Amino acid sequence: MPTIKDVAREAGVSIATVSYVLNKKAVAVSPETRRRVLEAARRIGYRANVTARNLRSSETRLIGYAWYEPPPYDAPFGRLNPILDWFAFYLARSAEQAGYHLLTFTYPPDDPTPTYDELIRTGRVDAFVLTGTVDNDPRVRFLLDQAFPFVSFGRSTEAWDFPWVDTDGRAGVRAGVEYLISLGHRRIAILGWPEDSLSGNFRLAGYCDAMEAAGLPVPDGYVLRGVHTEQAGREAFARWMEMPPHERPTAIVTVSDLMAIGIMNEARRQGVQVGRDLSVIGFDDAPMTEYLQPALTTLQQPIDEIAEALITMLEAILNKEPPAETNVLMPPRLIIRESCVPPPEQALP
Amino acid sequence: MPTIKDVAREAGVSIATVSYVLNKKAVAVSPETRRRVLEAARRIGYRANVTARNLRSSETRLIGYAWYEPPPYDAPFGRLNPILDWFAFYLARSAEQAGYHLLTFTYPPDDPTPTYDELIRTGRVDAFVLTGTVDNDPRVRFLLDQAFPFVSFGRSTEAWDFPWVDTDGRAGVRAGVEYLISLGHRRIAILGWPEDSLSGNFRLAGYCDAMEAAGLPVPDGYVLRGVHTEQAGREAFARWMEMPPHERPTAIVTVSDLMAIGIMNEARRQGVQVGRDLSVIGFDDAPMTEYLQPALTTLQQPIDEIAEALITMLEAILNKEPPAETNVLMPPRLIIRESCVPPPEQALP
DNA sequence: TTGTAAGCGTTATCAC
DNA sequence: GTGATAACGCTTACAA
Repeated sequence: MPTIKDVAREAGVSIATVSYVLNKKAVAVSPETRRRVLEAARRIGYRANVTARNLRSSETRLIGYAWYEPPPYDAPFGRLNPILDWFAFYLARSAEQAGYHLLTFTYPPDDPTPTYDELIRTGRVDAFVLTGTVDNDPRVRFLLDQAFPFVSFGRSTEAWDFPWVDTDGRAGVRAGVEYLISLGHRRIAILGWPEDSLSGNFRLAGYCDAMEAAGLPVPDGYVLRGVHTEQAGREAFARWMEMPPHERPTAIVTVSDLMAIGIMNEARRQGVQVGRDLSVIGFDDAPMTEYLQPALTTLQQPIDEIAEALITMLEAILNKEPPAETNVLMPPRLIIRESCVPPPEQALP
Repeated sequence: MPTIKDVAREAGVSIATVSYVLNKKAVAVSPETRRRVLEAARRIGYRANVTARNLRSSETRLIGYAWYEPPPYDAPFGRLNPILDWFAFYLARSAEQAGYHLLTFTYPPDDPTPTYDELIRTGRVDAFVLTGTVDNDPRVRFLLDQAFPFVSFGRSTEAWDFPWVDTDGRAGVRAGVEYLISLGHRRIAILGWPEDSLSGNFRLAGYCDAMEAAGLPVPDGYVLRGVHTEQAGREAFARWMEMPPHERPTAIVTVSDLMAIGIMNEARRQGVQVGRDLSVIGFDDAPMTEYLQPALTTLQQPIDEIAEALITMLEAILNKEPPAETNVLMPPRLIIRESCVPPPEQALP
């Protein structure tokens, strides 16, 4: 590859002049010299070497982005987070527009900090983007501790002050429940995640908001929790079917498409027809959910906008500008398909 | 961050000595000096700066990996390639073991080469991993042309000599068809991709292999082609239903889960019960397919092994060692679930 | 066995 | 307006 020396030689100037012209800094260069340099650079196809530039400016223009560790094919978020691949795509694209690239890496899920530490100490990246943060997240704690630049898709311990963007699960589920209410439902149940799930609790809160605002009762047994599996959906539905018919929910909200699928499967097994006898709302708009029978109504996370907001935030941080906002919530989009209908005249069979 | 100078000062030696002990090269260093250096390095938490090291050795230890460009939510492989996110994960993990990281980037789908060119000329990466290669792929052509190191997940123009690893779709589909034959089927149809699809043609060939080997007829209309959409599956099934009952296929093989889902959906709409009246095999083992009703029997691509093989190959290339094998085919795994059963006594209703 | 110094390709400071 | 040159942090040839 040609270097700046080659351009200088071609143009008959010094390397300093070449650098001046190419970096269009405030240094005055005569039009004729500028032309000669540009022409020479173009002719030999010169592009500044990124490594050298980075060494000089002590930056890397690389943002570290971690993958979840080995797909535990049946574990929460292992194989079944339908969001993160596209999120990474949008992140990469937004980063490029800001002049950065994504460096992807993996880490042992039980002990992430050494991997982050190594990347920091070897000067591999300028910043990190975190996903899948949990309450009391060790990565957040570590990076805060090291005062190393990062932004996070997702919240963590509320008392910690750090930059994040998150889906407003509370507003999303609230909108979903309101949609069901507008359809005429009054007996609406929800299947959430276990109590230690941050986003699960936000989504659950959205359910409570909507029910309360509409003055609707939330009987015992309407709020169920389960892990992020299809089976948890089946089990929850079975529980609801054990209630007397006139007390059973006519609509069910979930915190994930996977659990919604479990509900739909168990409903079919028990002869309950979703999209006629029962309404179901998912969360995520996973691929394929549109081809379910019935097609699943769900809440789509605005991952494109989230990625963009995160990069904007990170750019400000890296440029040491005061970021406009440091915590932003983005409402999901309600994707209306076929799984929600007005409640049947009578209770579930 | 501490530099090599800091370690040298702490240990009371020169920076060269520090470098010698830390890189455990053949240079002889006295045990005492070695101890002092190691101790100093440990104490101040020194890790060699990657950028400086890279500049010196004119490498980047970065492998470029491109994401598909903007998810055209309804386009072939846009939102619905269930493979690539996990492939990227495995690739990242294998690369790390070889001392590399993945640099992810995006490119405009209609014109990829400028992006690759830029990454090469700026010295951003040492090599590329390609995915989704097609016949006469412009990226393969360009990289071959530039003699820049790369490996590919997927084949391209047969006459081109370049390193690739691919799923053996032909062997996979053949195994799928043989499985159906072992179940007792004789009237087996296939829904493939359009004729310009390389992998589609390989998979189709596997169908022909199996049918021929078993001496089974392939009547007109048994081989259908369509684009990679759910709708193409529906349409194909509708076409087969137009055949006289005793000529209709009792089993259908597809080249993708998405198309298999289309078939299952249209079958249900027409009152044909997959997993009883009709058998269906997908391809990919996409997330969620295990929760379909019936759970889909499908061919899973061994993306973990493919990623590993690609990195091994690339390592050899980058080390200028002769790679063991430069073209390798990996058979998919047949994941047997509920969508395939022995043929019904009589033809489809 | 250890130290000095060149050099990787830039950018930026300082002369001229 | 332009050109030497130092410096970024490292590895390594060569000298001591």
